[in-house]
Amino acid sequence: MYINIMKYAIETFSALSDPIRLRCLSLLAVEGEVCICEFVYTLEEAQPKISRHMKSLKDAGLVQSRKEAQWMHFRISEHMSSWQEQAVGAAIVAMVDSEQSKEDAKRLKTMKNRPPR
Amino acid sequence: MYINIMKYAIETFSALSDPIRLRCLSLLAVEGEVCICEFVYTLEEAQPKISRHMKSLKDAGLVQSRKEAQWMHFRISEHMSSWQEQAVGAAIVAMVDSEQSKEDAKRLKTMKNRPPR
DNA sequence: ACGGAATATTCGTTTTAATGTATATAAATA
DNA sequence: TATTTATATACATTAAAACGAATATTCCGT
Repeated sequence: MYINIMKYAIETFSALSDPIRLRCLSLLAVEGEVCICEFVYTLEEAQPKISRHMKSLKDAGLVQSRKEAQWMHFRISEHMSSWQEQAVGAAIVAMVDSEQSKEDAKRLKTMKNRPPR
Repeated sequence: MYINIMKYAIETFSALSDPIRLRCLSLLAVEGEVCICEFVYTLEEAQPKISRHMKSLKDAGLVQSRKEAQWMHFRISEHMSSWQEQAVGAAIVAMVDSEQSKEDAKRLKTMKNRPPR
């Protein structure tokens, strides 16, 4: 964290440089907690694709995960450094104005058999 | 700007995902205004490389430039949207803690024949 | 133990970004 | 005008990221 902060910054901003990852983060900001199968349903993207993207968000420290039964639930990390919170906050604010994030939030609501919490 | 805000966000975060560009931004935050030849001297990188990186920062709207005589001077853009300022602010705060940005600021001070303002 | 659902990983391929080298342009100066 | 300095661009190559498809793993329910 304190060793080579620049590489860590690059990892953080790289994680924010992809449409799938921005949509997932934005959905997390609205929903609080979302699992892989809900992302797959909402974004209409292949499951391995979602899994990999969530992994890169997690590796960058932007989200945390919790396994419950067979589901992997994600939420925005509660342990980010202050500049990381600022970066993620910027991404979420940008996304709030986008049509895409409105559509995504709406579509998730139509999902049947959402996993229990 | 308002059409396809997500692509604009991606362009912004991509611009922040590179060591050369982070170092240049960080130097701009300290110095206010820096030209290509000063970046070349400070970072000890090839001139075409610096030029291209500054172009991508400019294309993303994160810096603005001003030509004076043969020199192209850059500064952090004064016309960013609020979330963009937040993102750039996060990058600069992250860089402040890095050894690299301290070294860079120090090295620029040793440059002879810096262009006039 | 077996089958099915949710998730993760591997592998080969494609796409995109970054790079070095060479060259072009532009402005100052001799 | 010729030369020098600063900067930009073009082109071919290399490196990195994202991808689809297949397969492995994990956990639940039967």
